[in-house]
Amino acid sequence: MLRTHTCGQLRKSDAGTEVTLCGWVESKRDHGGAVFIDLRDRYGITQVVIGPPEANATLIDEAGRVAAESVILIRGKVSERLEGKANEKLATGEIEVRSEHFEILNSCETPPFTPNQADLPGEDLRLKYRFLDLRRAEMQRSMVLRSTIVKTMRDYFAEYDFIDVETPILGRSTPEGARDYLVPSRVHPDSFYALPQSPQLYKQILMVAGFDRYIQVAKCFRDEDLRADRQPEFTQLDMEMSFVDAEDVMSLIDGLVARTAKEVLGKEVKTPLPRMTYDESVRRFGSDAPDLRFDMEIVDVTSVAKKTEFRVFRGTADSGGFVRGIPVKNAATKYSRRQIDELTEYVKGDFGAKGLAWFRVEDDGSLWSPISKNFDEAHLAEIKELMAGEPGDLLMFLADSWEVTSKGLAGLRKRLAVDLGLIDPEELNCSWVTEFPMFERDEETGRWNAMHHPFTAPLESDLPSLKDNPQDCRAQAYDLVINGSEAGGGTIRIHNPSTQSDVFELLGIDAETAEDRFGFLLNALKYGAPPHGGIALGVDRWVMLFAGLDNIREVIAFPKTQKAADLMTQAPGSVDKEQLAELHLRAAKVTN
RNA sequence: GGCGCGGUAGCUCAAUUGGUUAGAGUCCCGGACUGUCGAUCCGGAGGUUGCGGGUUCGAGUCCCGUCCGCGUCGCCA
Repeated sequence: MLRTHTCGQLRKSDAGTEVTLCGWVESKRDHGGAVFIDLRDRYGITQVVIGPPEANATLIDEAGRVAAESVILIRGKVSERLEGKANEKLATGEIEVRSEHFEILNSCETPPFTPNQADLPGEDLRLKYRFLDLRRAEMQRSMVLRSTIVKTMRDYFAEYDFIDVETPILGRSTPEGARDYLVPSRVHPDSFYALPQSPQLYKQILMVAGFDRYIQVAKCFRDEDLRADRQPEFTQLDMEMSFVDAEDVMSLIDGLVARTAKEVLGKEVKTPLPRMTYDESVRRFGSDAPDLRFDMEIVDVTSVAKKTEFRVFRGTADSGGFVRGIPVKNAATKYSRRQIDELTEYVKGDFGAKGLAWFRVEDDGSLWSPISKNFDEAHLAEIKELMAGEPGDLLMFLADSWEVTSKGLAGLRKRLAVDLGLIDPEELNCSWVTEFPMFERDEETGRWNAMHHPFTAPLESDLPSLKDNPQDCRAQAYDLVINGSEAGGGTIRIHNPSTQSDVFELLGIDAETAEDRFGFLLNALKYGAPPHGGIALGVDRWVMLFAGLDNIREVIAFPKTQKAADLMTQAPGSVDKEQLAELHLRAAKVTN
């Protein structure tokens, strides 16, 4: 070992000890006759003094010329700082190392930015020089937190006899669901592997194989557009168990959530976590991942809208649509007409709403709005009653389909909560959304799609509706929601081949296609498949949420940009013609 | 694919309605300095305003196209 201690380790009690430290030059204060260097490693910062009597003039001169972010080694004696010179900002601030030996292990070119600079550089620069960016204290914290969370997960599942099994990265493409990343095969012309979107099918087969408790920290890949909380490759804590029902899986994860909150945040999370059905969630919050850190619940006023003379409301209600709204407490004076116009543009642009209706609850309790002349007093009173409106409130409404009102109000609700500061950044709100629909209809083709995946088991009680009323058929599915973000999702799987066939049939996957794509799973189900189910937890999301961050790239060492590029390695990149030829490929477009 | 925001010195930003030589802080380079911890002081260097085209007497500023980054909707079984 080149060093005897780390830069975060030394305290007053170490005074007098001879030490050797290694690290990066965080900053340097050159006084000519003496030089102060803040030496940094991932454990902390220690002040090094290069000055007389320990150091001679040559050494002081050399230290004065060392470039920022150079890697150096120093040897010297730990000494208590002079009276009144302690630095309270540093854990090591009561001591310094008076260096008698100073050595540059590797000098650093002038970096485009330094890890500790006051203004954070643009993200593209941070990504290009990720090795510098990762030196920043925030990034180091994120990475350590990530490691701690993964360790907590592994330890937790190990306690419950789960075993870790690795499943292939090179698998089969399944055209359902997200787009696959494909890998061409050299030895099989015109054939492709696909990178896994999840280890779903493998883990089910592991259940058939008798490994009744499986986990894996699994890299997954989806070739879809990115978001602040979505990367094309991401990590899941994938888990599967045999002989369980949905409640068993949820309560096991309840324990993990509580354990993790306790371990990494020192917070108590009460279990069992609250459960809410999908229907209830969409009705009250417009979303299947409701943010329960604040109220502003959606209220359905369609019944009143039907009676009014206001054409937009009445017309929508009469034609099977919905008029739903959210009460925004004490916001009447906080939003100008212009700001409301902006919100209107938001719901129109992002959710396809036709407009945004709003009322102000006046001091006398009456409702006022540019459209209020279209309403009878009695109807206004009814609306206010339903919305529990009080003076100073702003009531906002969308009149549209169930989907548009849900998504629009959910978006509005979240945006307003952020605007109005209704969210406590310290809160960690965890809950379950259950009983998702089995199927949703594809707007374009009119066909049924699996909402989760086609191996999801229906609720026993809904089995009769599977064939004739698929829209009413609910799944044994559960999503873990943390602070309004989907942090995991799982289901109980179908373990009997005939139910599986029924589901495929409904999805328009004929027996031949099913055999071609999933034959191996269907085959396995015939050979003694136990009842089983599991969940996949989004590790990146967990770290992001536990760290209180709102961007997933901040918890991934080497993330990709919105166009799925790696600015550091320049991936994806072009390849030689020869490489393509070996893979039996030809580029469709020649790049200039 | 749609909508929106952004790109000016190595970095973070500024530049009035289109108007003189595009500024500041920081970093960097040179010098001074033994108690700093955002060290201080003196001096200096540093620019094809992302790229291409257009309008104009004149473009960082206006228009068109394009590239890159970010947010969001679609998409993400």
